[in-house]
Amino acid sequence: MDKNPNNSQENNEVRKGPWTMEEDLILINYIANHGEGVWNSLARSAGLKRTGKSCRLRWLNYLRPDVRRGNITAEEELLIMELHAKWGNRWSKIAKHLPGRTDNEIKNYWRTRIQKHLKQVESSSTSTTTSRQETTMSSSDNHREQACAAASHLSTASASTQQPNNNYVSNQQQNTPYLPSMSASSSYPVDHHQHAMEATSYNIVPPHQMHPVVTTTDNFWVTPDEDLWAMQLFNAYNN
DNA sequence: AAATAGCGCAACCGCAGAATC
DNA sequence: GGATTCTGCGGTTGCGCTATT
Repeated sequence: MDKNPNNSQENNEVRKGPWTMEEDLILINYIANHGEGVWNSLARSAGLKRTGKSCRLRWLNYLRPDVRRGNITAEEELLIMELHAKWGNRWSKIAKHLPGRTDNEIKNYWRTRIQKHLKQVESSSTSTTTSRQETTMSSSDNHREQACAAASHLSTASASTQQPNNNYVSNQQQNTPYLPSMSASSSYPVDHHQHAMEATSYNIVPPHQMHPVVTTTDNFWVTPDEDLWAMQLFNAYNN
Protein backbone atom coordinates (compact mmCIF):
# COMPACT_ATOMS: atom_id res chain seq x y z
CA MET A 1 0.00 0.00 0.00
CA ASP A 2 1.40 3.31 -0.89
CA LYS A 3 -0.84 5.86 0.59
CA ASN A 4 1.60 8.45 -0.55
CA PRO A 5 -0.21 10.69 -3.00
CA ASN A 6 3.14 11.68 -4.44
CA ASN A 7 3.64 8.14 -5.43
CA SER A 8 0.31 7.86 -7.13
CA GLN A 9 1.08 11.09 -8.87
CA GLU A 10 4.39 9.68 -9.97
CA ASN A 11 2.74 6.53 -11.07
CA ASN A 12 1.57 8.21 -14.25
CA GLU A 13 5.07 8.13 -15.61
CA VAL A 14 6.84 5.88 -13.22
CA ARG A 15 9.04 3.21 -14.68
CA LYS A 16 8.97 -0.33 -13.40
CA GLY A 17 10.91 -3.44 -14.08
CA PRO A 18 14.59 -3.94 -14.69
CA TRP A 19 16.89 -1.02 -14.30
CA THR A 20 18.75 0.15 -17.35
CA MET A 21 22.41 0.93 -17.45
CA GLU A 22 21.59 4.56 -17.95
CA GLU A 23 19.39 4.68 -14.90
CA ASP A 24 22.08 3.07 -12.83
CA LEU A 25 24.59 5.62 -13.97
CA ILE A 26 22.26 8.47 -13.18
CA LEU A 27 21.61 7.10 -9.72
CA ILE A 28 25.27 6.44 -9.00
CA ASN A 29 26.29 9.84 -10.25
CA TYR A 30 23.62 11.57 -8.30
CA ILE A 31 24.46 9.82 -5.07
CA ALA A 32 28.16 10.39 -5.64
CA ASN A 33 27.47 14.09 -5.87
CA HIS A 34 24.68 14.57 -3.39
CA GLY A 35 24.74 11.59 -1.10
CA GLU A 36 21.91 9.23 -0.39
CA GLY A 37 18.69 9.73 1.50
CA VAL A 38 15.27 11.37 0.95
CA TRP A 39 14.71 8.93 -1.82
CA ASN A 40 11.55 10.36 -3.29
CA SER A 41 13.06 13.76 -3.90
CA LEU A 42 16.30 12.13 -4.94
CA ALA A 43 14.44 10.24 -7.63
CA ARG A 44 12.79 13.43 -8.80
CA SER A 45 15.89 15.56 -8.69
CA ALA A 46 17.97 13.00 -10.47
CA GLY A 47 15.37 12.86 -13.19
CA LEU A 48 14.71 9.20 -12.69
CA LYS A 49 11.25 8.01 -13.51
CA ARG A 50 11.33 5.68 -10.54
CA THR A 51 9.84 5.76 -7.12
CA GLY A 52 12.04 6.60 -4.21
CA LYS A 53 11.55 3.11 -2.96
CA SER A 54 12.80 1.65 -6.15
CA CYS A 55 15.89 3.86 -6.13
CA ARG A 56 16.63 2.98 -2.56
CA LEU A 57 16.29 -0.70 -3.22
CA ARG A 58 18.46 -0.58 -6.31
CA TRP A 59 21.15 1.34 -4.50
CA LEU A 60 21.17 -0.69 -1.33
CA ASN A 61 20.93 -4.10 -2.88
CA TYR A 62 22.95 -3.65 -5.98
CA LEU A 63 24.78 -0.43 -6.70
CA ARG A 64 26.24 0.45 -3.33
CA PRO A 65 30.01 0.06 -3.63
CA ASP A 66 30.40 -1.94 -0.47
CA VAL A 67 27.93 -4.60 -1.43
CA ARG A 68 29.74 -7.88 -1.34
CA ARG A 69 29.05 -10.37 -4.07
CA GLY A 70 29.96 -13.92 -4.63
CA ASN A 71 29.01 -17.06 -2.89
CA ILE A 72 27.97 -17.08 0.69
CA THR A 73 30.89 -18.60 2.52
CA ALA A 74 30.57 -21.50 4.91
CA GLU A 75 31.20 -19.14 7.80
CA GLU A 76 28.52 -16.77 6.62
CA GLU A 77 26.19 -19.67 6.11
CA LEU A 78 26.65 -20.86 9.65
CA LEU A 79 26.24 -17.35 10.96
CA ILE A 80 23.04 -16.92 9.01
CA MET A 81 21.63 -20.10 10.42
CA GLU A 82 22.69 -19.24 13.91
CA LEU A 83 21.19 -15.77 13.74
CA HIS A 84 18.06 -17.04 12.09
CA ALA A 85 17.65 -19.54 14.86
CA LYS A 86 17.93 -16.64 17.27
CA TRP A 87 15.82 -14.02 15.54
CA GLY A 88 13.78 -15.73 12.87
CA ASN A 89 13.10 -13.87 9.64
CA ARG A 90 14.63 -10.62 10.78
CA TRP A 91 16.68 -10.37 7.63
CA SER A 92 17.87 -6.84 8.00
CA LYS A 93 18.98 -7.55 11.53
CA ILE A 94 20.81 -10.64 10.37
CA ALA A 95 22.32 -8.72 7.46
CA LYS A 96 23.87 -6.22 9.84
CA HIS A 97 26.06 -9.01 11.11
CA LEU A 98 27.23 -9.94 7.64
CA PRO A 99 29.14 -6.98 6.28
CA GLY A 100 28.43 -6.30 2.66
CA ARG A 101 25.53 -8.69 2.48
CA THR A 102 22.06 -7.34 1.96
CA ASP A 103 18.92 -8.46 3.66
CA ASN A 104 17.49 -9.33 0.28
CA GLU A 105 20.44 -11.52 -0.54
CA ILE A 106 20.30 -13.32 2.76
CA LYS A 107 16.56 -13.76 2.48
CA ASN A 108 16.92 -15.20 -1.00
CA TYR A 109 19.73 -17.43 0.12
CA TRP A 110 17.70 -18.71 2.99
CA ARG A 111 14.66 -19.42 0.92
CA THR A 112 16.43 -21.01 -2.00
CA ARG A 113 19.18 -22.98 -0.29
CA ILE A 114 18.86 -23.39 3.40
CA GLN A 115 15.13 -23.87 3.53
CA LYS A 116 15.40 -26.51 0.87
CA HIS A 117 18.00 -28.36 2.89
CA LEU A 118 15.98 -27.96 6.04
CA LYS A 119 13.09 -29.65 4.32
CA GLN A 120 15.32 -32.48 3.25
CA VAL A 121 16.69 -32.84 6.74
CA GLU A 122 13.23 -32.61 8.19
CA SER A 123 11.82 -35.28 5.94
CA SER A 124 14.73 -37.60 6.57
CA SER A 125 14.59 -37.07 10.30
CA THR A 126 10.85 -37.31 10.81
CA SER A 127 11.10 -41.03 10.53
CA THR A 128 13.55 -41.13 13.41
CA THR A 129 12.29 -38.31 15.54
CA THR A 130 10.28 -39.42 18.51
CA SER A 131 7.14 -37.64 19.42
CA ARG A 132 8.59 -37.09 22.87
CA GLN A 133 11.45 -35.09 21.47
CA GLU A 134 9.05 -32.96 19.53
CA THR A 135 6.94 -32.13 22.49
CA THR A 136 9.77 -31.27 24.83
CA MET A 137 11.80 -29.15 22.46
CA SER A 138 11.17 -25.42 22.53
CA SER A 139 10.68 -23.73 19.22
CA SER A 140 14.02 -21.98 19.36
CA ASP A 141 15.70 -25.23 20.26
CA ASN A 142 13.91 -26.68 17.35
CA HIS A 143 15.19 -23.92 15.11
CA ARG A 144 18.68 -24.43 16.36
CA GLU A 145 18.47 -28.14 15.93
CA GLN A 146 17.28 -27.72 12.38
CA ALA A 147 19.94 -25.17 11.66
CA CYS A 148 22.67 -27.47 12.90
CA ALA A 149 21.31 -30.32 10.91
CA ALA A 150 21.08 -28.19 7.83
CA ALA A 151 24.57 -26.85 8.45
CA SER A 152 26.13 -30.25 8.46
CA HIS A 153 24.01 -31.27 5.55
CA LEU A 154 25.00 -28.22 3.62
CA SER A 155 28.67 -28.42 4.38
CA THR A 156 28.88 -31.94 3.11
CA ALA A 157 26.79 -31.02 0.15
CA SER A 158 28.93 -28.05 -0.75
CA ALA A 159 32.06 -30.10 -0.42
CA SER A 160 30.82 -32.55 -2.93
CA THR A 161 27.98 -31.68 -5.17
CA GLN A 162 26.63 -28.29 -4.32
CA GLN A 163 27.11 -26.03 -7.27
CA PRO A 164 25.64 -22.69 -6.46
CA ASN A 165 24.09 -21.26 -9.51
CA ASN A 166 27.03 -19.51 -11.03
CA ASN A 167 25.41 -19.18 -14.33
CA TYR A 168 24.50 -15.62 -13.68
CA VAL A 169 27.53 -14.32 -11.92
CA SER A 170 30.64 -16.13 -12.80
CA ASN A 171 32.44 -12.87 -12.35
CA GLN A 172 31.41 -12.51 -8.77
CA GLN A 173 33.05 -15.47 -7.20
CA GLN A 174 35.93 -13.71 -5.62
CA ASN A 175 34.25 -11.86 -2.82
CA THR A 176 35.77 -8.69 -4.08
CA PRO A 177 34.05 -5.39 -3.86
CA TYR A 178 32.28 -5.05 -7.08
CA LEU A 179 30.19 -3.10 -9.42
CA PRO A 180 27.14 -4.29 -11.19
CA SER A 181 27.84 -7.23 -13.30
CA MET A 182 27.10 -7.14 -16.96
CA SER A 183 26.20 -10.76 -16.74
CA ALA A 184 22.74 -12.02 -17.28
CA SER A 185 21.88 -11.41 -13.67
CA SER A 186 21.98 -7.74 -14.30
CA SER A 187 18.96 -6.08 -15.61
CA TYR A 188 20.31 -4.87 -18.84
CA PRO A 189 19.23 -6.12 -22.18
CA VAL A 190 20.86 -9.40 -22.46
CA ASP A 191 22.49 -9.72 -25.78
CA HIS A 192 25.54 -8.98 -23.67
CA HIS A 193 24.99 -12.27 -22.10
CA GLN A 194 27.39 -14.45 -23.95
CA HIS A 195 30.43 -12.26 -23.73
CA ALA A 196 29.51 -11.15 -20.27
CA MET A 197 29.72 -14.74 -19.21
CA GLU A 198 33.13 -14.92 -20.76
CA ALA A 199 34.38 -11.81 -19.08
CA THR A 200 35.06 -13.28 -15.72
CA SER A 201 35.43 -10.07 -13.83
CA TYR A 202 35.97 -6.42 -13.76
CA ASN A 203 37.57 -5.37 -10.69
CA ILE A 204 36.58 -1.83 -9.99
CA VAL A 205 37.05 -0.79 -6.46
CA PRO A 206 34.88 1.62 -4.58
CA PRO A 207 36.26 4.97 -3.51
CA HIS A 208 37.32 3.92 -0.08
CA GLN A 209 39.55 1.23 -1.51
CA MET A 210 40.55 2.89 -4.71
CA HIS A 211 43.10 0.62 -6.27
CA PRO A 212 41.63 -0.33 -9.59
CA VAL A 213 43.05 -3.50 -10.92
CA VAL A 214 42.64 -4.16 -14.56
CA THR A 215 45.71 -6.16 -15.15
CA THR A 216 44.98 -9.80 -15.46
CA THR A 217 43.07 -11.56 -18.13
CA ASP A 218 40.36 -11.98 -15.59
CA ASN A 219 39.88 -8.29 -15.37
CA PHE A 220 39.12 -6.99 -18.78
CA TRP A 221 36.00 -5.71 -20.35
CA VAL A 222 35.09 -7.52 -23.39
CA THR A 223 32.90 -5.20 -25.34
CA PRO A 224 32.97 -1.48 -25.89
CA ASP A 225 29.62 -1.30 -24.14
CA GLU A 226 30.93 -2.90 -21.04
CA ASP A 227 34.08 -0.90 -21.18
CA LEU A 228 32.18 2.33 -21.39
CA TRP A 229 29.83 1.29 -18.67
CA ALA A 230 32.58 0.34 -16.33
CA MET A 231 34.59 3.44 -17.03
CA GLN A 232 31.62 5.67 -16.49
CA LEU A 233 30.95 4.01 -13.22
CA PHE A 234 34.54 4.37 -12.29
CA ASN A 235 34.43 8.06 -13.08
CA ALA A 236 31.25 8.40 -11.11
CA TYR A 237 32.97 6.97 -8.08
CA ASN A 238 35.91 9.23 -8.58
CA ASN A 239 33.86 12.39 -8.56
C1' DA B 1 16.60 -29.48 -31.38
C1' DA B 2 12.61 -28.31 -28.80
C1' DA B 3 9.99 -28.33 -24.65
C1' DT B 4 9.73 -27.73 -19.96
C1' DA B 5 10.88 -28.10 -15.11
C1' DG B 6 13.49 -26.11 -11.58
C1' DC B 7 16.41 -22.62 -9.70
C1' DG B 8 18.36 -18.12 -8.35
C1' DC B 9 17.89 -13.51 -8.29
C1' DA B 10 16.26 -8.68 -8.81
C1' DA B 11 12.49 -6.06 -8.14
C1' DC B 12 7.88 -5.15 -6.65
C1' DC B 13 4.15 -4.91 -3.16
C1' DG B 14 1.85 -4.07 1.10
C1' DC B 15 2.41 -2.81 5.56
C1' DA B 16 3.97 -0.53 9.84
C1' DG B 17 6.46 2.76 12.26
C1' DA B 18 9.06 7.09 12.27
C1' DA B 19 9.53 11.66 10.90
C1' DT B 20 7.73 15.87 9.42
C1' DC B 21 4.30 19.29 8.52
C1' DG C 1 -2.53 15.95 18.07
C1' DG C 2 -3.79 14.58 13.59
C1' DA C 3 -2.57 14.18 8.79
C1' DT C 4 0.76 13.42 5.53
C1' DT C 5 5.06 11.76 3.83
C1' DC C 6 9.09 8.94 4.09
C1' DT C 7 11.66 4.90 5.18
C1' DG C 8 12.54 0.21 5.99
C1' DC C 9 11.08 -4.46 6.36
C1' DG C 10 9.40 -9.06 5.06
C1' DG C 11 6.86 -11.61 1.69
C1' DT C 12 6.09 -12.55 -3.00
C1' DT C 13 6.44 -12.56 -7.98
C1' DG C 14 8.28 -12.76 -12.57
C1' DC C 15 12.14 -13.26 -15.52
C1' DG C 16 16.15 -15.34 -17.40
C1' DC C 17 19.01 -19.03 -17.07
C1' DT C 18 20.58 -24.07 -16.94
C1' DA C 19 19.62 -28.86 -16.80
C1' DT C 20 16.90 -32.48 -18.03
C1' DT C 21 13.75 -35.08 -20.81
